[in-house]
Amino acid sequence: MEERSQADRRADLYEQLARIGKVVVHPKRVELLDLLCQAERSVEALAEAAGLKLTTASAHLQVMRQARLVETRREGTRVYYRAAGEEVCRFVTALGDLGRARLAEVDQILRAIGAGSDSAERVTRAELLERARSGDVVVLDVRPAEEYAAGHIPGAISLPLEHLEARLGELDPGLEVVAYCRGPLCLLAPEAVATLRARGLRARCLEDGLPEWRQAGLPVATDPADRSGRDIPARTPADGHEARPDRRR
Amino acid sequence: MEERSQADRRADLYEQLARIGKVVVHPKRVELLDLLCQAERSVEALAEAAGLKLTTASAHLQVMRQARLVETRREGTRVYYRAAGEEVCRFVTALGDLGRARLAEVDQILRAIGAGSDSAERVTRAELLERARSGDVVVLDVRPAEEYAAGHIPGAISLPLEHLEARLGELDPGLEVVAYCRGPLCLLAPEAVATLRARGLRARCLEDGLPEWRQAGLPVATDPADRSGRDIPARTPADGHEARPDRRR
DNA sequence: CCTCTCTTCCACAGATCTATGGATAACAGA
DNA sequence: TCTGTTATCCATAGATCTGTGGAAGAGAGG
Repeated sequence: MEERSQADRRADLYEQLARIGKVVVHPKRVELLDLLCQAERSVEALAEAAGLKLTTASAHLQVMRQARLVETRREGTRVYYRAAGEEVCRFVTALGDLGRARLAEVDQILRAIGAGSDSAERVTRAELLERARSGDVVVLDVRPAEEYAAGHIPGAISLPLEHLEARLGELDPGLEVVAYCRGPLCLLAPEAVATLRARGLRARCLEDGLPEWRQAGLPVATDPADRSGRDIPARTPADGHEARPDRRR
Repeated sequence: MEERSQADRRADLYEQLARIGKVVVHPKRVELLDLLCQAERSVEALAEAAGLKLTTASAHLQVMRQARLVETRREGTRVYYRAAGEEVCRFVTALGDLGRARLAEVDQILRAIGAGSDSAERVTRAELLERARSGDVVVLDVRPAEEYAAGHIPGAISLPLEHLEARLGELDPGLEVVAYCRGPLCLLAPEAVATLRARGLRARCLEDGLPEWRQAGLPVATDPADRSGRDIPARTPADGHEARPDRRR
């Protein structure tokens, strides 16, 4: 009995973990989760963004909710979903990292669009902090405006990729541009950089995206009014990766 | 065409990540992966450890291999499986962390067996390093011997839980015991500590287990002969969590 | 109370996954 | 070559998951 009950509990544990696995077994759910790590969204917006019918998206979201990976907030007739905590984003990040590390296919896809592991081209977080402080760089957030509003690098300018061409004139051609987006699997920043370079501007991508920036313990601004300032704090809590807070609790 | 191909690639990306998700959607596969993060094993051993029939275990392992999360090595008529790289263990760790953080059920199960989040009881890695260096503590690896052989904390003594009672006499009653096992979801160390305390010994669990120790960038010994030494290096590469090497590459 | 919008629930058909026993393949040793 | 061991492959039946359209909730605003 003792022994058996022990084995049962162990089985239960893995059963619970598989509840989480169930969420990421479907590509669209991974996509939804990735989106929710950027900003909360209504069901309709999520369905639209992931290319799903409303009822299908809702069903997927229910699965994610049962696994407690997302939470909801009601506003009038609309329901907003959000990632249920930092651990969720961390998990999604780990999944993406694992994919890039182990699945050659992932790297191929990324390479095919110029976002490949030519990471020599990428700016590190530490370097960005350094240069942003001295003011000789423009930090560009090329994600959709809602995501910028939900959290962005302090001092970054919001310029969604879709408006980039139209608003090129707003950029100081004398400064190098550092663009960032959702993360290493996101295509927005690489594409923006390609566009900028084609126009003769100096531009590079930031390594990773906002979630990793946040997970590194670096400051994140949420004031949607702040769109042009240069307010990276004079001294940051720490200097880059090492700043990551203790993983547990 | 441009636009469409872009969306296709994005879908492909998530499709690839879902390949990984497919592995952790089945409780037994999570269990197998967890085991493989401790040490390589033959199919037979894995089936035995997870309580599966051979053919079923083999089928699960094929799924894991297709997702590139495990690799094999042949030795005569036997095939040994192992986790395909550190990122895999990191992912499993992230999954476990997420489970503990978001699923109340996980914490309940852990609490029911005394392994709950009474982490006040646990010894941190930094503290262990400190005290091991000054020699006033016995580090006990209570996992099966194969796992100890595949990698353990330098200076730790291998004393699998199943032999604990029989070999209690080998422990110096004057020193406090710090026991560790596979990780925060593993029951071995908490049980060992309970047993030791029942015998009047001072004993505590290490926070987390060997995978986390390794992921923190701390030294891991693999020499199976080293079973009683006290050879934690005088100075470690760094001091605990911060030592974690850069997450990517 | 009625209507409109956004979301969830429900039922069902098609697809996918899982466990299992039996057959097959790879290898070691006589 | 023959035998025994270990692992993989295969076919199948039962279970689970997905996408879908239609119906039902839940608020907001007349």
